[in-house]
Amino acid sequence: MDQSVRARIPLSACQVACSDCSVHRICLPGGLKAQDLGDLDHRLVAQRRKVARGESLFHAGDRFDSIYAVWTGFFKTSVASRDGRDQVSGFQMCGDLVGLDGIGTRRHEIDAVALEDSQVCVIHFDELEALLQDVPPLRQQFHRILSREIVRHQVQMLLLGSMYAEERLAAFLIDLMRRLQDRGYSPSAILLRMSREEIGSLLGLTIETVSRIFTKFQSEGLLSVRNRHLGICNPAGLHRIAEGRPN
Amino acid sequence: MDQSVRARIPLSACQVACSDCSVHRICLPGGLKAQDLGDLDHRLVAQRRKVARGESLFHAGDRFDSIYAVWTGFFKTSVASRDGRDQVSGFQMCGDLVGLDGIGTRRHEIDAVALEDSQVCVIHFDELEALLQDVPPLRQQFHRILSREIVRHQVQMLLLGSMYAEERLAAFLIDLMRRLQDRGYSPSAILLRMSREEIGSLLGLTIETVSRIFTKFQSEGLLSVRNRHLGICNPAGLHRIAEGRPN
DNA sequence: CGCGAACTTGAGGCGTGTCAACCCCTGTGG
DNA sequence: CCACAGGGGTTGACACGCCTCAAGTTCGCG
Repeated sequence: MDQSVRARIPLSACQVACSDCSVHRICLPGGLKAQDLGDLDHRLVAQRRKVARGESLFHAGDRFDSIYAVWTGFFKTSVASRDGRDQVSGFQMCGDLVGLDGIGTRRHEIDAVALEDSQVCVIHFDELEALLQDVPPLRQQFHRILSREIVRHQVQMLLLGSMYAEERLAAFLIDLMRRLQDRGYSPSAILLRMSREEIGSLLGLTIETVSRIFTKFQSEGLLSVRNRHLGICNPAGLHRIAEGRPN
Repeated sequence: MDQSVRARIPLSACQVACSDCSVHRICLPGGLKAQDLGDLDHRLVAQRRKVARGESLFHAGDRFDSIYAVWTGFFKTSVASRDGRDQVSGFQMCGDLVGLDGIGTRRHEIDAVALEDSQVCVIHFDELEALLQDVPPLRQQFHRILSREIVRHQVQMLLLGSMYAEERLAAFLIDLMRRLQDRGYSPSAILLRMSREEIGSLLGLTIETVSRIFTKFQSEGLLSVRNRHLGICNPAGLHRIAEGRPN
């Protein structure tokens, strides 16, 4: 079933200007000079699209025609194997790109689901290709993003292949803190958008293990846990754990 | 220490023609029409470089100025964490690109080491950028390759995060068979270029576990193991194991 | 031929998964 | 206002898959 024909709701009557966006520095236009940035307005982003909590932005197997930049909200992406197992491969927040998996085969290879009511900027890939031709700095930034995505995944493989559960969770929290800080949010007062199960899936752990480690970290004074509210009390301690030096 | 200044040995007095290369269909020029392909000759690949078994093509931290296409031989790439752990993130054979990790930061983020005496095509990234501007089909193929690399890593994360040791090894062998077949080699008579330790590192397993599973697979008639020579006797059985249905 | 590295095999321990019970919070409806 | 259901989260007991350690064997390269 091809889901890409579902309704797209233009949020604004007209089109979207990246130069007005508060996260453009982190997003696809990152690193562009003001003039190049202006050239993209009303060209890069065709429209915005709302995705309600729990709904899919796209499914594996859908025809690929756009990539998406998260504008507001929070997403997860997950890979599925033929036999039904699936695993969260990442969480995306504002400024992150989603859908790069579809470029190779012109079909999406993974699922993307909103973890809260969200809005994305729809970037038609054909239009992006034309802009990549016309705006070399945009092309370079696009390549940087693809490359960093590759590196990020390899670091995640290191985590999954050779770290203990406590190290994985500490590394996850550190990554989350850094990304929140990059976007101007507090890195120490965190509201988790995802369930324990989704964290566990990303880290290759069960829900019970994630829960136990949260409790342990709290008892050690590293953080305070109250439902999905986290307070980071000892970032240096988390860094030490993530690097395998718990003392 | 910046290693990128080590000697580069041009194999041919002149430059390299992709259109003469036997793996161009799998490599960066894949999907190009004959005419576009001809345009790349002597432009895409500046020179070839020999890398002896055990030597590095580049190290993490090296300045990035080129990507490499494997022409002959076999490589591994590996990620290292600050505390000394490292993990193999992939094996590359002829037609595969190495070095895409460096685009984002202009420094290589991982290590690449030859597992046998090898030769690579050196593609200066500045020159590639110019060609991507001039040859749209090349740009599209480059994006396809980057995207497929992203998907490949996410599938590997699924493997590391949610599969049993036997399933991982079966999936590894199936992937290897497919890639050998794509290149015109026999998928059933395999000479492993990597050690048990390197296989284990890729799969998040110890050398002992890999060895035990090879023995077990052999006793079950799935394959024959003799040192680094593998004979695949029952590909369908391997597929079943990789999909979690051992019976 | 000989040495060191790579590999195999076995015994035992540990980290994390599995299973089960229970708690808490939220929303729903009488 | 309370009863209830249901999902998400926590905690405990136990099982098991894989790692660790150790010994022995084989292979590959100088």
